[in-house]
Amino acid sequence: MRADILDSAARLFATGGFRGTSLQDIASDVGCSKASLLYHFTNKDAILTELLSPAGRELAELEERLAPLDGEEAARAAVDGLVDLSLRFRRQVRILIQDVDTMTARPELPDVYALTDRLVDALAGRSDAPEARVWAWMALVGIFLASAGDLQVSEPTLRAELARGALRTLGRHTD
Amino acid sequence: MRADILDSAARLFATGGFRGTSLQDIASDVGCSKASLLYHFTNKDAILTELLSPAGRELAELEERLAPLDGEEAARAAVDGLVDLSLRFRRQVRILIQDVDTMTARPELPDVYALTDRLVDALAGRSDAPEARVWAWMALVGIFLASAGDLQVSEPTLRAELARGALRTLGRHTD
DNA sequence: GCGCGTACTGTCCGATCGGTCAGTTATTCT
DNA sequence: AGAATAACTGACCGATCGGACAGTACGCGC
Repeated sequence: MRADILDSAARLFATGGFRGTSLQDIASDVGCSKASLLYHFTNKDAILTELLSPAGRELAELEERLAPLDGEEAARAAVDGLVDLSLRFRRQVRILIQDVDTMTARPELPDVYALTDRLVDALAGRSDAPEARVWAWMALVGIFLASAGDLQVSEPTLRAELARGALRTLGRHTD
Repeated sequence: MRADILDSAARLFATGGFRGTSLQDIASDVGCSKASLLYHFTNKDAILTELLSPAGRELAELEERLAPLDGEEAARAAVDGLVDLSLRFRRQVRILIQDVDTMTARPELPDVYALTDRLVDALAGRSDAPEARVWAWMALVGIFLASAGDLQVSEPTLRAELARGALRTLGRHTD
């Protein structure tokens, strides 16, 4: 049942946004009562948190793997790892992108939306250039868009595009 | 008074999103009652519509100017014109980007959010490649990010970046 | 049969939302 | 001065939200 709830919630959050999806919407999709959701999860935020935790764990692992690296090696590994991670968690990225204002202003859900910040920070690398942050956001949005059903961007194309943008923006390589 | 309302609303919508900003928020910022807002505007949507209408008019003018052009000339003119327009209406772009789910699912506000579609379409040009649409969205997001106070991306840098991305993605020119 | 924990639900709650409306204040015209 | 009009507001409304809670159905060990 928990799995059913998470599945429905993931699909609805990805298409309608977190704030745009009510508990009643999820309950109707699952086919149970709203109260049943709150029996399995302490509140609405907990559903989102659990939905994003696998991506968070993998990101933490990647951060550990990148820690000892430095220079261009670190930049390339970061880009490869994060683009790969983002592509494997397209739906989660899509959810994070949905409520941009919630992410940036973050009056709530600090734990959850810190994930977005960490993604952006990791993508931007250790670069001080604000362009790197801009690129990182744009990369996430690219993935978000590629996960939309009506935009059939091939994964190799998107991956190459993102990697090129990252390396150019980070100033470590140009082609 | 109408001008005060529009000014406050623009600032709040840009930072907190349209759905994330209540009429009470605007009224408090202006220093009047919520009912006073609805005396000057028929409803909340009308405030947003009026806020975005100048950008909509300019976009329509640009579309007319581009209509007779063709080929690479048209692509270059479109990119120049739209990047320029988007940079001059940073706050409006930021408002449009805020509620991504509202824009894409658009269960409401069809007139307003059609503006985003037109921006994207115009930026993507006549290209059939889905990559063009992805780039167009990313360009808008780049502008959105550059309008954030904490990201001081210089306008020439951003403009060059956007133009380069556009021409490359549209497949009409590479550097 | 009985006790008991798990799964689940109908119902209610306070808060907040966009919006309405009767009524008040201020200003302008005659 | 007084009527008319514009500007504005407090109080209220229905809808919807996330969430609380008492109660119910059910299966399993004893």
